[in-house]
Amino acid sequence: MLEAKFVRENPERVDAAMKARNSTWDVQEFLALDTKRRALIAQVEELQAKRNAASKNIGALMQQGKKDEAEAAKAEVAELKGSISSLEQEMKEIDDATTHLLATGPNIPDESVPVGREENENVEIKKWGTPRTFDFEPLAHWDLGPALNMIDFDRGVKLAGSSFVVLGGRGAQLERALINFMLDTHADAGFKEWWPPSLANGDTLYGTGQLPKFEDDLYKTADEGLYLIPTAEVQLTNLHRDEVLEGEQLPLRYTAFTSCFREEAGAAGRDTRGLIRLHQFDKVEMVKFARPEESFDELESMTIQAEKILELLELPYRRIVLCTGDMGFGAAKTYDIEVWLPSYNNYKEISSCSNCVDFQARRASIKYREPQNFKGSRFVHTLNGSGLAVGRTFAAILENYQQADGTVVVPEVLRPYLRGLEVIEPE
RNA sequence: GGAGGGGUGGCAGAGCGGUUGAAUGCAACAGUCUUGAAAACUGUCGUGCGGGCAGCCCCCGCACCGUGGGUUCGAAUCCCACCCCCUCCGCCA
Repeated sequence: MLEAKFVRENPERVDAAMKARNSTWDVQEFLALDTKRRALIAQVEELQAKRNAASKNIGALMQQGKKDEAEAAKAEVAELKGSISSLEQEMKEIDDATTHLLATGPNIPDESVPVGREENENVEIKKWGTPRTFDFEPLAHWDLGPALNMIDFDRGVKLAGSSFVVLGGRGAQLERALINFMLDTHADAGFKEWWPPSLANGDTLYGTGQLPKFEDDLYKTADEGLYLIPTAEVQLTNLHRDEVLEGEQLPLRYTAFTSCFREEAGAAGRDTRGLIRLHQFDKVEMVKFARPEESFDELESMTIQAEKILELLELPYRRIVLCTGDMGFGAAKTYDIEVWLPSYNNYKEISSCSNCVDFQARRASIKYREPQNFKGSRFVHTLNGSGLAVGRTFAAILENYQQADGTVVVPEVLRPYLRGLEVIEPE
């Protein structure tokens, strides 16, 4: 979230940023609350100071044995109590409202982000590879998968419901191969691998910004009120919640494979076919903690790291930078990587790499110290990126590597992970 | 799930109703000493918010001793609930 002081001192800039993001977040509402809040704080604290002084005095009188004077002073302080507690209550309400307002405000876009209202104003940065031309009618993965007995949509529905799938045989193996290939590749690049819980508590979801605003997108357990994680970013970032890191450790580079769970409220009707949008999907995630001066360089290298997976798999992709109106809640800058998907006859998002600057660090209180450079501690910058969405990679491989006879060639780099398998045939 | 013990500053660990934001030790930082280092000595050494201020490494105030409530003129200290950790028992992949 944004710092109250920053909003107070830069209202025009914040207002412009909110408009560029299509956010209805109201700077004026904040300023009004903030003014009221600070006035109340001043009042309450003045009374508290009085009370504290009087109480100390009572203590002194008691020790001197002046009981009568002490009793008189007690009566005086008792009067203060009433006005303090009613003011305190009012202050708490205003304070909660202010905090909630701040917590529901999105991040401010970095200056390098193109201004735009929607998706089609995102800007293509680079393109890699050439989409294949087929000399036969290529199938979509939602037809290929079942034909090869790799994906079972019907049984996914039976076991859990719509937008759940079951992978079987080569399908299950390919999924596992992709996960291991991605993790190994990131580990080789210096990312530390983690294995986090699939459930997380409210503080954790708050830390990365899913709460309080996006609770509807999350699955929640009825008894404990725990949430199924929508991405490993949540866990990897919160590993260091309420911690102060040592500057020399930075940047920290983490990776993890997890299943991700999204209720996707409001997403019904989009990408309904195949593996593209599911309630549960696998993803290998990258998260970094960086010094502010280095974070945008780290965003570049993280994006390249994600692209490396596609290059090794020889899947054509392009990179776009999201415009202000299309960015996620916590991001200051986001690159999307889109893979070529023949069934869409277009590029489709397969990774999203963001620099959240200090937006999450402030919520989650993740700081670092570096005595040789500054006194005290500062918020780190947090970054996250998919490396990659496994299901969409799965789909891209089936579609891009299919052959006229309905079989699928296994990309070279995956063969060791599939015990040498070169071609996937119907089982 | 049951019984018992415990949660205090970066770490360890006192305090158990009053002037304690908190003893002491370690670590860290600055300085003295030293050719340099170590040792020794001296000093500094929590966070957040509000106010003063053009601004601050400055000053004042408020809050914070797991979390939330309560008792009291006054709570780290007493009471209640919850969370977490440890030990033992039970259960279990």
